[in-house]
Amino acid sequence: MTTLVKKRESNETRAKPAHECPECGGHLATDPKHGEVVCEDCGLVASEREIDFGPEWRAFDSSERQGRARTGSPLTESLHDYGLSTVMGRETRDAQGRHLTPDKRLLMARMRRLHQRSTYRSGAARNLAAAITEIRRMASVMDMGQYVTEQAIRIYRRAASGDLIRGRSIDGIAAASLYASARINGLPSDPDVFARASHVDRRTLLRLHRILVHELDLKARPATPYDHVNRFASALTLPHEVAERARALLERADRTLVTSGRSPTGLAAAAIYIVAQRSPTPRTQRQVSEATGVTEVTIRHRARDLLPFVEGAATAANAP
DNA sequence: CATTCGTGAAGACGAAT
DNA sequence: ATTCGATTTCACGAATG
Repeated sequence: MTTLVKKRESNETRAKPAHECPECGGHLATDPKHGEVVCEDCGLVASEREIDFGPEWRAFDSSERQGRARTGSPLTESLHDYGLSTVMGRETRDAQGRHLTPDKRLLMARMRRLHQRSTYRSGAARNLAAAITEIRRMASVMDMGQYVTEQAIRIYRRAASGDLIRGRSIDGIAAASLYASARINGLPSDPDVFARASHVDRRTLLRLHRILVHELDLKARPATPYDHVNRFASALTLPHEVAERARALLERADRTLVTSGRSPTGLAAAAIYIVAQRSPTPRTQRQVSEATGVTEVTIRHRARDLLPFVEGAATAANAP
């Protein structure tokens, strides 16, 4: 064990990947925890196969350490073979550090090519690899967490084994999987944002998502207004108290039927608007509309529905 | 003057046929 | 594939302060 650690420490001069982002020329930073090299400026993931030498588990004595020590990347959903495949390097020296003769180098190149092909054994695996790449790309663009990404990949795997891909685009199902994962995990997910980050339009994205939900029995929790309140409140630079009161208002209204069938964003925006009006930090409908993407008209409609549930409002004040 | 409120036409969506 | 019902959005003008 110690030899490995020592080796790594003494390897300060090991060939680091280029320090400039191929996309924007920005600075590349390594994230050893996730085994990625990302550009600090544009977020491009330059390399995903850095090896994390850290132990998989905590070890309390040397025998445990021995039992659990390993090399290679951690197991992950994010690679089509769970990260278990091997890759042949392109070094031009042999294990003893001697230069290879030209014909040996040609031989190695041939072997490497065959080896690579063998890793993508079947067409299905190749497709899966492509889908995972696409999912990771979108997740990276949209700044989504690793957990959500991996669940998206699990969903994609299920879709693939359920034969739901045939005749549909891989990118489309990939986008729908990520969207589904975001929805399941209660992340505010605007279909338009996903459509922009993917290669499919909003319409197909939603259609494919419906198929996934239906066929895979995903517990597709519809986004609740609560999911948006915090986001909206901070977009409008309102204090926490406003968000809390807005949530309380929604909760009171939710016991009745006025919230059913209405768009969650509309309800959240209206609740924020109402509470803000009655707070020291009011916001106009226009401001709320711009910050939330909900139309003023809709804010008005929902606000009218929610009004009876405002704290200290006469319950039956509806007599024109 | 800015903000809020109301309305009718039009589009999008889901469900059902 | 089409139709239907409910909802949201757009564009406008009126009312309100």
